[in-house]
Amino acid sequence: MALHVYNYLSREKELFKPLEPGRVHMYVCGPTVYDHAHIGHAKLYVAMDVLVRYLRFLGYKVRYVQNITDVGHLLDTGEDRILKGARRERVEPMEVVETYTRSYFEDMDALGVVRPNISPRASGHIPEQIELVKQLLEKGFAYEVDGDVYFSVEQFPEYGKLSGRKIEDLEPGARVTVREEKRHPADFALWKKAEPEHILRWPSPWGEGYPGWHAECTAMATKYLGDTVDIHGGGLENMFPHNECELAQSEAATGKPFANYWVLVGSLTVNGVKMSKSLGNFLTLKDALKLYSPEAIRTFVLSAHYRGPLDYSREAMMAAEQGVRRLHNTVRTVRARLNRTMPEGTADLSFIADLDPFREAFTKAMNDDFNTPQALAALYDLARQVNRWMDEGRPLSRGTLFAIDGMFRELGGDVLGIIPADMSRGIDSELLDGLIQIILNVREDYRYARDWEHADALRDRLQEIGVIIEDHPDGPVWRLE
RNA sequence: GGCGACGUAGCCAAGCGGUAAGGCAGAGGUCUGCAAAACCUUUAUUCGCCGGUUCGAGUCCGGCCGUCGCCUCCA
Repeated sequence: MALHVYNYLSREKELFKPLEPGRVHMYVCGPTVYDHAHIGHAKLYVAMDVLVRYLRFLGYKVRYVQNITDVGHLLDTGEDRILKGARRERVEPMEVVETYTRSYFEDMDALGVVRPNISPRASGHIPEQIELVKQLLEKGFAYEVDGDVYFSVEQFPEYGKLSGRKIEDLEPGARVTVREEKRHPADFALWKKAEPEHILRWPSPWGEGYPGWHAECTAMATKYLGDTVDIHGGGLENMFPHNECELAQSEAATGKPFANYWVLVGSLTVNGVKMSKSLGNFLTLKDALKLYSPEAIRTFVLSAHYRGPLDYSREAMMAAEQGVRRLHNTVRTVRARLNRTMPEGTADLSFIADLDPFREAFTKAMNDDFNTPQALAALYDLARQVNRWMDEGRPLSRGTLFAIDGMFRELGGDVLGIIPADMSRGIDSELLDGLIQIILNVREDYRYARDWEHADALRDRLQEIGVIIEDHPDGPVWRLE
């Protein structure tokens, strides 16, 4: 089965077909950089990361654009998030932005999230946003009122097609403070006039102001990816109003579909409630990374389907931690055997044939709308099979071990990002391995002489400094705690 | 009030018409000088509740209950 993707626009799984064969243009709504990222962000960006990785695994050339929102959005108090952050920390607004942009990339790097090809900043694309507003005014989709420019939802009959809302429904129940100057309560701002105290401001044909909440995504997506992007990703909770408005203003401006596939990710919850900055129930990624390994956080995120919700708990995280550890142990043992197996022997065809079903199960799961929980299950099944082979003492040729390691590297490493290419955690692995091998050789001599006292003393002392020794039938394997 | 999502073992979570994946935790066992790791066995007659369709339903339809999200900045 070829890749199928659930498209929120049609509410169906559709066969994935990019506009241009072999190439995928993808846009994902990025973070507003006014505070540190938390593990809720990890769910979205790890999910998107795996999506991109898998598309590349399939051979697509992907251009992945993810914006950095550094033009403040208004809080319900009328305050600008970034300005508020600046006041709180007594620094320049752009200093706030710079600090948290760096923090964001630092966290994503730590999580093994592959960086987008382009990370455009909203503040660096003001002319493009002004151009968008001008176009919408010219085409009659927008109107200006005293320095503010609004998008007129009534001029765009398809407004609501993504979120399933109807303009009529928005009227009566709307608790939005109805601004007098709006022609329709659901009209949204494309450009806002800057009040005197507003620091972030730019000149425009409508006076000094700043862009509306959704303009940046349209401006930057179309600039770098064209009028129609293949995949537009983001958080499910932003479907309305953000994605809906983005879609409306984009299609009104270009007259073309804005995105062919809308891929939206479910929220991370804590005790069933969404993790968010405004609720204060969040765990920053920096703190999370002190508690859990990056691979465990990724495994935790990937253990649930990306569209559904996922509930965070210490217990669930530990389950993920223990789970990947098992995977790592298997891979580590395979690699250790590979290192001491003589460079002879091609892959045993019977083993290779036994390997195929796992690869098929994995790709089948991923092709079905990126079903990572099932893909993960295929990896666990593979690990069990490999462990069984090693336990049975069947002679595994170098070629076979190489094929097994290769499959883990490709599926678990390249695609899911939960199996490091190098398990030594950045320590000079050659030197460390050499040193430990010397100690292990000494210990093996003691063991051969049945001098358990000395052999165990070496093992205990290594364990004290965090080096765990496992004795396997064909030799010892070491790992860092 | 409107729109939407979800409710599967102690916990996390797949499955969406054919007789309950996977991970963690628990229990028993095997291997081992011991340990670690691993492996084997075991843990839901049942998928929020009540009806209906069907030879057959977590899986489709209707109703009810519960939890959550969005409708205002949030990924």
